Amino acid sequence: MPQSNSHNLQHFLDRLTRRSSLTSREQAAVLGLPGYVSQVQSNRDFVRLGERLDHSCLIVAGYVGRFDQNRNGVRQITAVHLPGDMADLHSVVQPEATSALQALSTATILRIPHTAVRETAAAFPAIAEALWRDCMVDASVLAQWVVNVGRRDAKGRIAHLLCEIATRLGIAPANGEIFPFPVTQQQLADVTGLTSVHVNRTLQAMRREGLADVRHNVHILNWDALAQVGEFEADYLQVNVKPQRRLPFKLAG
Amino acid sequence: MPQSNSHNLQHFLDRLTRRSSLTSREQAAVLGLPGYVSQVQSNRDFVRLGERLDHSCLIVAGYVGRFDQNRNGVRQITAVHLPGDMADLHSVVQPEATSALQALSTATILRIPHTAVRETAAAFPAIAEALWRDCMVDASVLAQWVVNVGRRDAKGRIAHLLCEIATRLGIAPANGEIFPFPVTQQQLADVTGLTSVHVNRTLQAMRREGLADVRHNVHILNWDALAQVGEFEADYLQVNVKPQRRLPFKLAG
DNA sequence: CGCATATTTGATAGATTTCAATTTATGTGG
DNA sequence: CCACATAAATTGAAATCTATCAAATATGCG
Repeated sequence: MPQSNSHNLQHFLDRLTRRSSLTSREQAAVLGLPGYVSQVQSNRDFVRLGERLDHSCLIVAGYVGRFDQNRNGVRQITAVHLPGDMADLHSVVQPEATSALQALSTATILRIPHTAVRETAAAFPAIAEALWRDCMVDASVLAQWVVNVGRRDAKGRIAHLLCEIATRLGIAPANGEIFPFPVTQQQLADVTGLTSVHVNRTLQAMRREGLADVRHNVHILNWDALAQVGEFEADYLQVNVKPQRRLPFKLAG
Repeated sequence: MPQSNSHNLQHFLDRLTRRSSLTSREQAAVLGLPGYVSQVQSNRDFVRLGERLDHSCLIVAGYVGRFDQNRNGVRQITAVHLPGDMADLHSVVQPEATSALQALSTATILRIPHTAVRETAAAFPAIAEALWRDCMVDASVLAQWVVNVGRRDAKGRIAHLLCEIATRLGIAPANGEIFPFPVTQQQLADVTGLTSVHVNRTLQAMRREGLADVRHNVHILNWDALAQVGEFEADYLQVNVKPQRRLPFKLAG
């Protein structure tokens, strides 16, 4: 029911204002977006390949994967989305789904109609910029995944992924931190371009070596060593990017 | 000299209007963007990592690569840009360069100030959408590269890349087509996440098997077989996506 | 012609996959 | 709370693919 969504949208707004400067009127416009909440079971596609979409999905709770596959049905996950992410914001300008979205764990999503997003973006140029910017952060993550899969060995790939997820969750780069990571080793393999068998062995090695313990939770045993092995540098996530100067004029707002 | 750029911008406008519907006033606004033309030598970075940018680079001629690297300096190319591409349009909303841009061959670029792009986007919501959409096509390509590097073997990776470049160049999917591809085997390795030695051997095999002959030009010997080996399906490039219906209102224009 | 860069080749080491089987969790109904 | 069915994790051995290292041609260019 499209009413008290501002609670769910706040998380998304926080994400936007972390990197974009929005006036209170613009913030209110974001919080005023309509949407329908729904639950998705684990391993269920809630966006199918090739589907024509009329809404975007904000992740309220749970983890979501963006799935691609080659002709043999071998899967490759090209993005992992966390609460607060608009998993397919891009579908606003690209409504034919080129990938599927699947819940990695039971997830709660808020479906926001494209028309509402487009109208809001058209009315507030600063919001249009903020949404565009948000998509580009996801694209930066994607570029790093190419590096990850293309140029790191198994241990490095997994280590980098763990560092990335931790950072995006807002976990401090410290030893002993624990965060939920409800994915199977097969799914982890689909993220890293490896085999589940090899992921299994690599995780055991990482446990033995005191890097991290990955089961249903991730337990960071030694952040520095993990970041070293994964060659992780958080810059690309732009966690500390300050909002740009706003454009000088005010066509709306 | 920022004067007769409309010739250079036409190629970019064509690209935009292929997927977005723009009024003649909006088209004029795009063609009216200012910019400075410059030449870049092969192998020269014209955007350095970490640099703060105040302009985006439209590729007028030549090929350009987006370079990332891991700590050991091993490079991974995360995008190849062709004439008509705005190689770092994303820098408009993300001015800290998270990757370098390097000319793969001698290239001509048109530098377009961010302020001009932002002002135009703010004045014309449909242009803002078109630019956003253009960035998302690049992101789709990036997602496919993750699949390519993560889930295909050497021959498949190269085959897929060749099909992609050909399609983006507008080459018909037919046998006997030839197009320039002035990259070294080392650069090809940096695109595909392989070693130059292995690229060399794989190219020889592809030549022997009658798939494609790659030297300074690519000679497509058997498109169907190549697309088969590379599991290439052009959907993600959205070459045939028709522009969406415009928003009903006209806040500007 | 001669240097610098790019391509090619060979032999070997190493990482990852594949295939199959086994063990360990997890959830469900009785 | 147990028994069962199912999914997930784990293990082993062998086959492949790809990287590594080092050297020998080609090739382009001033």
